[in-house]
Amino acid sequence: MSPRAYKLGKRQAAAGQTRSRILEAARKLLAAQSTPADFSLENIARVADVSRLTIYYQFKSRPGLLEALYDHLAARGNMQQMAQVFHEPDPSKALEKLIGTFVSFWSSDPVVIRRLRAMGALDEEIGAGIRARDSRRVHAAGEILRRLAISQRRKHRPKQHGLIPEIISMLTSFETYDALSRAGHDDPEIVRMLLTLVQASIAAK
Amino acid sequence: MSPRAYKLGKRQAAAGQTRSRILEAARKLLAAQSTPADFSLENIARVADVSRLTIYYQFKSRPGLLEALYDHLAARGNMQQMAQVFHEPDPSKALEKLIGTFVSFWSSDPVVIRRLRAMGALDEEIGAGIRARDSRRVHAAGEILRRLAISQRRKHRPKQHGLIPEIISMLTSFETYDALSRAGHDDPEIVRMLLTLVQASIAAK
DNA sequence: ATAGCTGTTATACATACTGTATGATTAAAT
DNA sequence: ATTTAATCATACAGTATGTATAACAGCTAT
Repeated sequence: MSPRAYKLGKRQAAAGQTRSRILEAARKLLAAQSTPADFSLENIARVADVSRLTIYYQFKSRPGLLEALYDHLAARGNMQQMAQVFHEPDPSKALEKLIGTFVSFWSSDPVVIRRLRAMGALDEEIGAGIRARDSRRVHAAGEILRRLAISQRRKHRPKQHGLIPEIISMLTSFETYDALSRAGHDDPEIVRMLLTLVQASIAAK
Repeated sequence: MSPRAYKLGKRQAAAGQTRSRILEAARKLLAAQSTPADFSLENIARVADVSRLTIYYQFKSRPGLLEALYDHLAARGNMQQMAQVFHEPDPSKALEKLIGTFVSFWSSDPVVIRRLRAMGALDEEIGAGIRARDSRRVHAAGEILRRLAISQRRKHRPKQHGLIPEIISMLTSFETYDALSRAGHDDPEIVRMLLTLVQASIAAK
């Protein structure tokens, strides 16, 4: 490590720690199945041992904090695995990895993710960011499908698989995972079920 | 109509109208894609042209109002069709009717249903009622599947179809409908897609 | 017709959260 | 040593919730 590694200064490092502390406090409060009122900036500030004003300073607003929290969760839930999904040469395996990556993410903190998404459904400003991320899943599915069609174009004509990416996106959504998980199934089971359903939807067209 | 039809008195009738007015006001406010703060008891009372205290008197609390609102939506969305689903002798057609009934319900007021369910995800007291209703769908699916197995027990052994009812419940959930609907598909298309997926999941086991 | 009950409203209060403003304080950066 | 960035203290205006108390009007029953 060169001395220049500290170029960004202790200030920004300290500020970064403050941000992390706030985000973790928010996550914990949201995870503690409580009444929505407990998830107030005042409570978050208290748990993070920070002034309420600091939250505004760092995140600008309540929606700003929640958007940052969603990113925080993605990092915590190993969403960086998505890069490997795209680099997987075998499209069939890529599909499996896509499912596995999202199941692993959703299961990393289902309570918090559920409530964050619920807030997104209630507040346009929060929901926009979440929906933008969701739409990436449609594109990912479409990309994988495109490769799949190329690798299998023996008898299948390269027909447009119009709605299949959306079905795959739906099947790999948090809501689908949540429904199956709450029904008592563990992650490996869910992955298997989703894979079956995805393959069935591809074959059905 | 016998004179005794009025036995319940003008009072209860008037009170019933008040309740309806409040529920409709709540529905309208929730449908008007606005900020969650606009959905306050004060606003609801104003729109319903009623005192805020009357809402407490009629529904006891905010969660109480929302639970009543969910029932209101079900009635408005023709959920009484469910009776016909159970009385359909042909289990295969019953499955179709199940899907159709729920798609029709979800599409009757998707914005309001989405937001109500989001509040249920945030507040345990509200969520309990919604989850209880959701679980009925699992039972309905299980019942239909049982009959289906009986009517087709030529080569299929009456094996337990363990997780299939939950998959059917998931596929007929609001969240699934909402994902497909937002992707731009209309109700008939969605019904067809769901039917395909349900049949695929039954055949796959 | 009169007395009682019910649904509704008026007023008030304690509590809590949001967002914003203003200024002070501390410590890093130059 | 001076400037600047991050944090905090205090305060304020606006608003929502839930509860209490009391008043009011009109249906209901005797």
